[in-house]
Amino acid sequence: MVEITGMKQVSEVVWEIPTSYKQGMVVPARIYATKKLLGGMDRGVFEQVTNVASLPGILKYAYAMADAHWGYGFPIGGVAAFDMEKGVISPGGIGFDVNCGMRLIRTNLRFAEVKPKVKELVDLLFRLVPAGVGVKGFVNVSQSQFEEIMRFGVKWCAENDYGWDDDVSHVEEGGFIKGADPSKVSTQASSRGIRQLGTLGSGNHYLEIQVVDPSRHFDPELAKNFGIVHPDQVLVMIHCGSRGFGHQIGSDYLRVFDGAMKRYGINVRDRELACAPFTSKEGGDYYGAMVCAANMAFANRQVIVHRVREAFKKVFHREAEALDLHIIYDVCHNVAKSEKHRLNGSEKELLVHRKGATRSFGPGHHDIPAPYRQLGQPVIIGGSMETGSYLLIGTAKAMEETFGSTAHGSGRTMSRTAAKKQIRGNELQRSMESRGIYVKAATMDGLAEEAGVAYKDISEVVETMSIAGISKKVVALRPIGNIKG
DNA sequence: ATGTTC
Repeated sequence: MVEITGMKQVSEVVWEIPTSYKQGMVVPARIYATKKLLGGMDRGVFEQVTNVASLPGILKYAYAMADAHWGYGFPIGGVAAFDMEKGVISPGGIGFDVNCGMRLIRTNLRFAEVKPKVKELVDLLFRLVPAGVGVKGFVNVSQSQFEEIMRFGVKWCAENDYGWDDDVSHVEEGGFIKGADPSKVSTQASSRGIRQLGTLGSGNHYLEIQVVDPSRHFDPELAKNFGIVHPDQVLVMIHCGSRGFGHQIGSDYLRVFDGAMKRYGINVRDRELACAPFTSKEGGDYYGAMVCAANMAFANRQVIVHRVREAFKKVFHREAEALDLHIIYDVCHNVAKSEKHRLNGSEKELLVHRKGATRSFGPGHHDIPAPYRQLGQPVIIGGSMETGSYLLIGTAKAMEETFGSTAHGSGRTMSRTAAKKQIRGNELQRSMESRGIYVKAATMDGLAEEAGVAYKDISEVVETMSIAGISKKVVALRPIGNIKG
């Protein structure tokens, strides 16, 4: 295990690095991990999380979750909340893929009915949802329509025949974050994004057909609240983000922030921590543009849901409504937004950065869809395409401890290059098929990079959050079909 | 993650 001077164990799965660890730390850092996961974390995570703890206006702690790994400036699996007046906003704390996120859709189908149709379903979805680097979508919108999408995300989609009325309320923030400002988006970003609606992208993005996995976890009493009533029920999970649009916005503003830091006299330990005061012109402009990317990502996943409904309708010869293809929920992984949290006994509006981390709001929060409000917000944890995923719910403890946040997935343990060296894509595809996972991928190298062995054990990550009490298990899901970017 | 090294 990496030796970190002064790090102390706070509880079974919580570790704290004090401000004495390095000069300039404003708050301590906290890491959520079992001993096993902590031992596997690279030194970069500890350096990065303590760098984040040194940023102006950071409150309480800089967090690294159980799935944390080295990222651009901030660790992936990181959470940091900032004071609105004295704090900063940082693209490195959000990620290039703004509002990369997960969406879970239920069906009323059971495994036996879907099994013989998996290939047909996956092949059709592979045609309907363009996957891979640089792919274009099938949605044609004008610049002014694209600006409406930047402002209203899922709401625009639902009003324009790409969704159902109740889709909007089943997405984090009601399907769009307020404060989008399309005038702060470069024409270069717009021209990349306008053709990318309804596309999956590449890397670890996927569209997956899944089935409940009672051998790992199934709590029927909790699950029924989400319309999951059978131990072999089929669901669909989508993992993707804002594509080249968010990436371009991130790149644009990193350049702006380079200069802004000099003007505002901000010194950071690492150039990748580029940031600007949230109240500054540069900080506000980036926020307005970044929210446009977040809303485009919500809309992107929404158009994909529309395609999923089309595909199921075609393959099962029933209307999407009759197949109960409702969105259970949609969560952001990479975003900063204004949220109210209790701090030192009073409620305060804060700027919460989550990068490779999931919101995990506890029971009763007004932002949770009414049918689940008293349970907690659905938390969707995506594993690798071989090992499966989880549905969890947020807790009151997460509200108290982590600004209502938890982990987001399994996290890589092996570099993409190492995975490609070790694994042959076509062999992996055959092996997965023999294990009952029919996978279609844009490229075989891309498939090899996403092999299950390149990722941490998802169950260990989920167990950490469960022991910590920052989210609670509802159901485990295993893949039966996968479309890979 | 990314018109995968503007």
